[in-house]
Amino acid sequence: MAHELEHKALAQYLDSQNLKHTKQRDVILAVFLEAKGHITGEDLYRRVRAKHKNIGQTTVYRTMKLLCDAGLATEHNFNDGATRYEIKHEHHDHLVCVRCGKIIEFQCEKIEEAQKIVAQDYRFLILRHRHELYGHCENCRER
Amino acid sequence: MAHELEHKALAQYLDSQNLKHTKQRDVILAVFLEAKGHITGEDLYRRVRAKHKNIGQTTVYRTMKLLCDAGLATEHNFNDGATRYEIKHEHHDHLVCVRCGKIIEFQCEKIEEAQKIVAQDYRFLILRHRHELYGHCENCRER
DNA sequence: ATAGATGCAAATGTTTTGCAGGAAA
DNA sequence: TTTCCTGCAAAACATTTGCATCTAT
Repeated sequence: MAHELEHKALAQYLDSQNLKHTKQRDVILAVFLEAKGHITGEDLYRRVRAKHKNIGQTTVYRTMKLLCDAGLATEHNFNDGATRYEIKHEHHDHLVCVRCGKIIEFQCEKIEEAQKIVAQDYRFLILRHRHELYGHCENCRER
Repeated sequence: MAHELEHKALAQYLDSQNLKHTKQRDVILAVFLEAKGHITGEDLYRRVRAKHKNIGQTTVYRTMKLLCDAGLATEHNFNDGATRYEIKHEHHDHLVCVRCGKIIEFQCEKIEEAQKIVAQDYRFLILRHRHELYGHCENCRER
């Protein structure tokens, strides 16, 4: 099975919370992992549906929430009216192309540092942040 | 009249676009300016309603869109399911307290610089950005 | 006179909830 | 056999749209 590690992680989480191991959860996790990233709830549902006609939208949303809790997924919102899910991995922010929709991840230590200083100045405790740069990607900027 | 400058700016914009000067638009602008900042569409509607029972929600939303186009307001979204409007002024980002809801504005030149460098690295043209730090404000962090 | 604005009600679109039936432990 | 899940339909919710009417120019 592909993505064995992730399926194992899910199983462990389910056990630890006394939740049940169902085939829907497996299927949704598999489809989510195949999609590779930044997929909307709707889109994910469509893909799940394509292979498993009897899985409901509700279950997709509930399962994605579960995967977030389990630390396998994270939620994002890029102002297009849909929640997107990505596979959880090291911290990063996003460049979002408003023409083609491409989403590029970036990391910038200078920004992280500067944020900490800002927070200190305001005696603010940062729990999370959201940082997105919207514009035209390399391919779209010439148009 | 309070906020004469802004009302004049609105009048100019309306003229320039061949749009009409209505009392609803004046009232909504006045209530928006009084509110001072980060007010949701819903809340704004409630406040407008309190004084002018015959102004519809639709008109409030349409007018806020207009004020954004006119450069008097800007839209923001802090992940609480509502669009907020603030009086347009110099560029800044936000600290959002997830306990009390307080919104603090900040400016950080280092972050702005670093963003430009990131964009260069990806040959990306930034049109706008969104940067929010979520956490506990000075008053709420002790709790 | 006429382009544009208004307000109601209904639609929108994504996500969530109630609930009765089903599956896992 | 009990606790948890599922899927459907309906609700939620902020915002937008259709449309007939009204108003500023």
